[in-house]
Amino acid sequence: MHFPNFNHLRSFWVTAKAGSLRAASQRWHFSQPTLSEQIKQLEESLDTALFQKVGGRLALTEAGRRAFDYAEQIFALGSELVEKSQAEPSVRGLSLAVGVADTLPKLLSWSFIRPALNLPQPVRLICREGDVSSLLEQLTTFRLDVVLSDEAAPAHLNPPAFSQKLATSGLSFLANAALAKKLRRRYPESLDQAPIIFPARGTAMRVALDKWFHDRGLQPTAAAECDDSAMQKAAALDGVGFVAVASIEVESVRERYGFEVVGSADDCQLSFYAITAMRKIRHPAVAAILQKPIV
Amino acid sequence: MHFPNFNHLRSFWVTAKAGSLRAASQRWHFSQPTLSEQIKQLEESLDTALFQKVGGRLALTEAGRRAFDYAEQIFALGSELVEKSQAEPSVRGLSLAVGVADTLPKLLSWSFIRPALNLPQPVRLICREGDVSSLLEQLTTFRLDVVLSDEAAPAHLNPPAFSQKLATSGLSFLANAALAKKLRRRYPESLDQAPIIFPARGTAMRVALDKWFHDRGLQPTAAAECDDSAMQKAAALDGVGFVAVASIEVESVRERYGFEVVGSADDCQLSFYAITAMRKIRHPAVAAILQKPIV
DNA sequence: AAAATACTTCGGTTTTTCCGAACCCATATT
DNA sequence: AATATGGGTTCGGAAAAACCGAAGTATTTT
Repeated sequence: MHFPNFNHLRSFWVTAKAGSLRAASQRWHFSQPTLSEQIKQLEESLDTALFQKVGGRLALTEAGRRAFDYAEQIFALGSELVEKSQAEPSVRGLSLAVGVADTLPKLLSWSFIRPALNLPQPVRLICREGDVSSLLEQLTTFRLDVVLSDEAAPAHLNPPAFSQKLATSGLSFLANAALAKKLRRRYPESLDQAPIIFPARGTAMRVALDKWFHDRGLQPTAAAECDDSAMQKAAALDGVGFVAVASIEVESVRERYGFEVVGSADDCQLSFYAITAMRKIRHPAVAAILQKPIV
Repeated sequence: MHFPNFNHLRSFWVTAKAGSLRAASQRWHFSQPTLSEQIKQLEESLDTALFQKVGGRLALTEAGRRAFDYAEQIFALGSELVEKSQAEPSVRGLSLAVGVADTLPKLLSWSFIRPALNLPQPVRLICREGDVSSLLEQLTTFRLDVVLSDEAAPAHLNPPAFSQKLATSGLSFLANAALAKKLRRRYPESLDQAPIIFPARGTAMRVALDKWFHDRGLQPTAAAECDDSAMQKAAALDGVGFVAVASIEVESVRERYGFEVVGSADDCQLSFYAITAMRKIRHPAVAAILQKPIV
C-alpha cells in the first residue's frame, strides 16, 4: 500500500482552492516557497504534473483536477474526524460489537446475544456479519468484542483467540409442507437425490453434513448453496429444497417459517462457540454471553 | 478549518489494523516508540483516548472505533489517488469543463456549447451546474474552463474574470395551451394577477422581469419560484403558471414542451455571457464557444 | 514464580518542514 | 518601449518533526 504525503497534498489542495500560491499562502499562513516546493514534491511522487503555467499563473491540469477531487474528500473527512472527536457522545452506555459468522442461524445467534442486553447498564449493540476468518481478524484487533461462530478458533492463532462452547446440538432436516410430506415417507433414504439447500462449502456445518451423507451412502442433489442461513430459509420456503438446521432451533424456525420436520440426525453434532480475544473476560456484556451456555 | 496530523493518524490506523504496536511495527517498518508516541500525540490533539489498555494490550475505545472508520476511508482514498495518478494516459482527448448557471435555459446553453464539440480533436465535456458565484470561484481557480451565465462577471474581481457577450435577446412569455389562450386575450394587461413561475430571486432574469412588470404597473402572482429553468418548465407544463423565456429559445422550447406564446417583451433585454479566467483564450474549445456569438 | 508478551520512556540522530531573501517571468500600464 | 505589478521559483539555513535503539515497566500465560 502506498500513500501520498498528506502535507504535500494539503499544500496542493489549498493552492488549488485559492487559485494561486500567493492567495493560498496568505489565507493559510504558509510561505510561497513552502507551498511551491511541496507541490513540486507531490508532483514528483505522483509522477504527474498537477499544475501547468498558463500566463504567469497556475492552472490545474487534467490530473490535477482529479487529484483535487480526491483531496477535497480526504480533507473533508479529516476535518469531520476532528469535529466528531471533540464532541464526545453523551451516550455513556456500554457498547458491544459482536461478529456473527454469516453461516450461523440468526435466530440462534440472537438467543446467544440476548443475555448481554439484560445488564444493569444499557448496552449499545453493534452486529457485524462476515466470514469467520475476517471476523477473527477484527476480533484480535479489538474492533470486535466477541465473535459467534460454528467452529472454534484455530489453536495457535497469533494474537491468540479463545473459544468457548455455547451449545451443542444435533441436526434436523426441514422443508416446506409439500416437500416435507414427500421426503418424510422413507427417511432417510428419501434424501438420496432429493434437492438440498447447502450451506457454503468449507463451513463447519457443511463438513458435518457431507460426512453424514457420505457415511450413509446418500447423495442429495444440491439445489442451491447459500452463505447466509436466512437466504437458505428463504429458498426453502419456496420449495427449492430442504435445509439442515441445528435441532435446538427447530422450534423457532418452524414457528417462523412454517416448515415441517423431515427427519433428524442427532448423531451429526454441531457446536457453537463464542470467541474472544483474551481468556480473561472484562467486558460485562461478553461475560453475560459466556455465562449462559445453553446446552 | 482544522485537520488531524495525518502522520499520526497513519500510526493510529496501522496499529488499530494490526492489533498491537508490535505487529504494526513489524508489518509497516516503524519502531514501537514511534507509533506509541505519535498515537499519543494524536490523542492529545483530538482530546480523546483512542486506545485503552486492557490487559497488557491496546484495545480501541469507542472514540477509537469511530476514528478508525474515518481513517479507513481517508487512507483508502489516499491510496486510490496514488494509483489513479500513475495510470494517467488512455484518454488523450482535450477536456473542457463548463460551468452552467443553473438559471440558464438548458437548451440555449447547449447551443452555446455545441461549437466546442466540432473541433478536429475529440473533446471530453464536463458540465457542472451551480449558482453563479460558486461557479466563478471554480473558474478563477481553474477548476472550470468557462462559465455560462446570464450576467457578466463583477468588474474588479480578484483574480479577474472576463465576460464576453454571446447573445442578446428579448423576452417572451409562454404557457400551456389552456392558460396561453386565456392570457393572450388582453396581453399584456392580462398578466396582472396571473400566475407566474418566477426564476430565483437575485438572478439577472428575475431582476429584468421585476423591472418590466413594475414599469407597466403589472403584478403577476408568484405561483412558484424555481432555481432551475427545467423545473420552471415542468411546472408550466402542468398549468401552474406562465414562464418567461428568452425569445431566441422560444422555438425550441415550444417544440419540446408544446407551449404557446402569450406575448413578447422585446424591450426587456437579456444577455448571455461566457466568462473566462483570462482574456487571452488558450483553450481551443473555449475559443470555439467565444467565436460564435449567436446574436 | 518464571517466562513471555507488549507498551513507554529516554536521549539522540536523521529528515522534513518551513521561512526570508533574492531572482525570474508574464501581463498590464504609462 | 519602459516600468510597475502580480505571481512563481531557487537557495541556504534554522526549527521542528519523525524516527530509532536501548532500557524500563506492566500484565498475562504457563
